[in-house]
Amino acid sequence: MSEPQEQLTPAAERILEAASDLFYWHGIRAVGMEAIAKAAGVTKKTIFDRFGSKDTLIVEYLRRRDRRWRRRMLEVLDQVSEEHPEHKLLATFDALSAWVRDENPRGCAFINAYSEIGDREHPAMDVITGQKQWLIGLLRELADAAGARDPEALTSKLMVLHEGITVMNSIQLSADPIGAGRDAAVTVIRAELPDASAF
Amino acid sequence: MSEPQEQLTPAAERILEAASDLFYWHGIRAVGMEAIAKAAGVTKKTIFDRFGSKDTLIVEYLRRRDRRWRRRMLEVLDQVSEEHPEHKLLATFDALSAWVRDENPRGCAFINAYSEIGDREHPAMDVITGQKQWLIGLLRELADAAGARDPEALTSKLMVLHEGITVMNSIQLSADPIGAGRDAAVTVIRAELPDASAF
DNA sequence: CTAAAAGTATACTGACCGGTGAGGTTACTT
DNA sequence: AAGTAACCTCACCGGTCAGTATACTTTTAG
Repeated sequence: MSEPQEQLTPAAERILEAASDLFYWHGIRAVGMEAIAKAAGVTKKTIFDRFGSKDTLIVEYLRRRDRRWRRRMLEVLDQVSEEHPEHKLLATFDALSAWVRDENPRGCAFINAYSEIGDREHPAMDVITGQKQWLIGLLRELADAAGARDPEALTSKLMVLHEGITVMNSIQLSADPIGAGRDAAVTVIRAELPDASAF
Repeated sequence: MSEPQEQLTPAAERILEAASDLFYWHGIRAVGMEAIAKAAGVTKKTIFDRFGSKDTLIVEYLRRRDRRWRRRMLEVLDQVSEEHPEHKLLATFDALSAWVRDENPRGCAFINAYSEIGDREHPAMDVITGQKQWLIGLLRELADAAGARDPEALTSKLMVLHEGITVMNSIQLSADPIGAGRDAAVTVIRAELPDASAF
């Protein structure tokens, strides 16, 4: 039913890798196909033979990034005991810290793409909202499991913190947005749990 | 010394107004000069006669928006007594709520521009960082005045919330990011003040 | 009243954009 | 031996972009 792991040809792999790098660092519209071809050591023809259009290449870029982000997040959460969902809730911020530090210094690729793509009918829109919805769903489940007083409100608050951390980290104007955001998350989670003993 | 209120010609006024609208809603790179001319009921020549280049027009767009944002923020803060800096701290979120609701539904214009402009030498960069620095400075002063235990940390936390609210509001995937963010701010501010009686 | 400033209309330049067409080479299957 | 997928070269297309040129008209302020 679903595409399992679309094996890419060597050239296609290089193309997607180069495009991802350029798109993320310079913006989607700022990067031309010629530049991608050059960076990938490939001709423009090959790009269009493999991906068909710039729009599909954009979609693949976001899809792959989303996959990597989810994997990283789940890896971190797996190291936290199932018996402490409130610790998992906080651990999402540890995953975010690592992600933002290593691979996300220029802000959220999905939010950036969202603001760059004017057209709400663009095929990338589903990937973008999908990425956010996934995290919302994840936080919501953990908030429920942790027995939060108002799981939906807690989810919204933590989402605000997640996105705020990503943005503030990217502009590098605040001392330690990652640490500050995580500290705020601790305070917020603790305030939302009836059992004050957490952490 | 400084340009006080650069009186614009009627056409220039319409140009800047039209450009601001288009830039904000469709993105800077997505909007061409021809489209701006059409929307302003003006010829392209007039645009270049008045503004010289697209880059300067972008800078003016951001400058004007920054001015309006600061004015709105200060108006709200002025209605809060000087004797309660912690209430002013919270009031920045009321100002943000109104701003985000009426004039900022597509995310922060400055962050959007930041992600769209690849070139870190672009003249708009100063306006962008200036806008953020201003809010950081404002929050920092209020945090000091409120006697926060760690004013710098509190500033960072509140900045994270400000930016997170703006982003989450723009993607419209979370129930009430404005309310949730404000609630989180209350919790965070209270936790940072030695005097627990606040609010 | 008059001259400068501000505006109109239209046509243009040169660079770049996403995307295509025609054809050739290599390497692995069948 | 034939077929095929995955590349390559390179010239080319229509379209759009920021910005300019020329020439004429309107607004405005001393």
